[in-house]
Amino acid sequence: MEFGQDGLDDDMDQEPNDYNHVLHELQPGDPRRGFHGNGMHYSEETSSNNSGAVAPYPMVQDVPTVDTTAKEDVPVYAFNDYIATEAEAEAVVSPSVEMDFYEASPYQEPSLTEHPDAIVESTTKEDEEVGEQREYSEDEETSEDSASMWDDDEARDYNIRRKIFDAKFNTQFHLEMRGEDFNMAYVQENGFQTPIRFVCKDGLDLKVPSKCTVKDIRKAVGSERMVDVMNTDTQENLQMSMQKWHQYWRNPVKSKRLNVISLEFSKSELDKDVTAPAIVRQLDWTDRAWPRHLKSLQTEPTNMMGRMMYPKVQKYALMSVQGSYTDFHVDFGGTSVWYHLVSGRKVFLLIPPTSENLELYQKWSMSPEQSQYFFGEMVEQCSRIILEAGHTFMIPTGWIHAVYTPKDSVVFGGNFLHSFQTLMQCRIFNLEIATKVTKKFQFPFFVEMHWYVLARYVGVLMGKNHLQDSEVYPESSQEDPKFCPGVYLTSAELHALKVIVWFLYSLAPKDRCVPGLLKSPADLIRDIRFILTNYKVDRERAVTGHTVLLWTNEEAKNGQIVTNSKPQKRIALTEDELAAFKKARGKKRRRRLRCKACEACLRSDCGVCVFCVDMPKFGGRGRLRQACHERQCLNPSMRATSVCLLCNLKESKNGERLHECLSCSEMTHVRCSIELCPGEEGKVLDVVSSLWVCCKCMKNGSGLKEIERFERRNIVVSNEPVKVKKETFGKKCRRKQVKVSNKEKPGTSGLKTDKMDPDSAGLNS
DNA sequence: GCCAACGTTGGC
DNA sequence: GCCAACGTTGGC
Repeated sequence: MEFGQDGLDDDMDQEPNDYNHVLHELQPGDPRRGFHGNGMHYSEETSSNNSGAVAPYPMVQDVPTVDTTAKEDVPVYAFNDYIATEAEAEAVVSPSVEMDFYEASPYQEPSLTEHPDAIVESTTKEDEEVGEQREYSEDEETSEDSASMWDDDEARDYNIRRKIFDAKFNTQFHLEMRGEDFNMAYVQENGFQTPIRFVCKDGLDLKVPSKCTVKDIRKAVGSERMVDVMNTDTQENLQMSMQKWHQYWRNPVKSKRLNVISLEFSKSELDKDVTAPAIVRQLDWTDRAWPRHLKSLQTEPTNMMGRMMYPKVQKYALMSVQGSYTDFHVDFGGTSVWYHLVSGRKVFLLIPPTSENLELYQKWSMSPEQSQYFFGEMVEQCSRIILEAGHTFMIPTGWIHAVYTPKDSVVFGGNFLHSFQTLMQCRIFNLEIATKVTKKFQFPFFVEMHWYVLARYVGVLMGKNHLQDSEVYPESSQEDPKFCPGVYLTSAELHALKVIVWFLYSLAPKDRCVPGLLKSPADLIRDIRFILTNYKVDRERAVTGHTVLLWTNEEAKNGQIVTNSKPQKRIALTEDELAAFKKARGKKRRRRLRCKACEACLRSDCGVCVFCVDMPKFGGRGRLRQACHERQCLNPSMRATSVCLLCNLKESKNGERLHECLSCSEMTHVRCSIELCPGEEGKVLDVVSSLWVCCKCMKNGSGLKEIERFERRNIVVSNEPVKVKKETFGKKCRRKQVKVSNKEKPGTSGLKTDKMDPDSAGLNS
């Protein structure tokens, strides 16, 4: 589904900074002042009527900036102990992010055979035959015109129908499940990365009218309602009124194959008759994170961005005449989709969002020769699934798909973002930027949404409210930043928080779209940092069958949205657990360990370098406690528990070892880092394998400085023994001395001393 | 429990 | 920003 346009003015296509310019000219209190973010969602009413629709609360907030003249950079974000400056964080993600997240996700992708609840059916061959059969017989009988249209495909260099039913697309990627089995507990345990078909809607807690015709839809949304219509042959969009569309639909003679795939009908008469599956309502960020009072301000049913108070993408009606075809695409913003077929038949071709496939897709979608190639044939594997009336289908983030309609169809569905595929969502957003998808076809308020999601997680985890005029979160009275008892995150969600911060800081400040409701973005990021460093994932307890993003305690108690999940398991934190969290806050040290095998490790102490001279065995007092300069390990190993910050794996799929960045100390695979900063190469140090300067740090310039420092510190391998500077050594110690072991050196008293004795440090030798 | 030495701190 | 000092950790 794409996002509809509905009367957007041309301004929508302008660059966001053009709007910033406009915005900054506006005076505070000016009713034209935009709604969220950088103003890129301005629409036509901003300059004319309807000022009442513009929200009466603080609007655009300046993106936090770092005063570069200040002596120290403001720490805005940190992973582990690394405090990134805004400049450093900015260098992280570029629009053409390449990341193999599909393979490298923090949890295992459920496989068809492994999942015990999946109803495994061998439907492929049968479907294919059924599809072919129906296509040629029944459909041909019903409409000669349409049938004759199919035979030629003037806009393409191939015949769509033949391609769609090609026997080679017989792989089966999707799962078959029962509605009650696809619940929150399932997603918490397995994520949602595979398309799922529900032959029966029982257990999904999904509400759709059992019968619904185009006439009914026209009646509900009004004849005047403008709809985006796609011309199947050219894949171009035009607009027509519902009345015209209905006329077209009824007319047995159709000169064009037109398709309505983006009629959003929330707030129309139809709204109350359609409700997304319960699992979607629990996952959907629009329901779980977008400020509810903003959403409730929405009164108009249109798709106009300027009149949207929330991402209005939750309820679509799709009406497709037979022969309609939507070419391969990825749903905007990497949204997941639920899709219920009321009548007719649909054929989906599905391609998983692997790195290779997305890369190919990007190339194909930007190619002027796009229409010459059938994308399904360009990838290694493409699967087909046929949906019949009554089926419900769920497509996860990023799946590339094409849809063919062998029989007039009416479908209800909706798009949603969620916390279990965040990296892929951001990746698709970046792909849209890279392929220059216009704003009107992007997920509305995509960036703003991510701020709200962060705020919500801080709300439920720490009981702090970062939004103005917003609801008070459960247990918000706590002054001390600690975690609300009983809230457990899955590793996927914790990873999501990390990804969101990376994503937001990867955007240019003007594109960060900080919602006006957010009191202090910097404080919010600080709290997220606190969560990232202190929160301990408890796999078992995190599977509660319940979303953690509950709005109120009441909601949790009543289980209002928990209609088909396992009973709630919320256990209060004990004092010990809180203490454990606090302990876990301690710094992470000892990341590298001596290999004991390299040339340096095998050497014996030189006896003359500063460190040797300080060693008790050479007559020193043992204050420096460093390894001999000549024995600095060349191949230090990581701790067994270290994982890549970006893909969460210890070893990458091609067996690559972890590397630690000299500058930011982040532990990543070289490949993962390169994928995040295309065009930038890190620098692996010759001297110490597993040490390098990551792409991010090379990009922001901190890397070269670190390499110089490192080289200065480690003139190790040179033949010159490191000389001790008599004039400085021993004078700089101002730290409180602690007791020195009596047996450290024969002849010394072992008394505490505040000064180094140059003689005893062996400097006379 | 001891030893080696890593990683951080805080004074300059 | 440097670097001596030292708390602390991992291996034995």
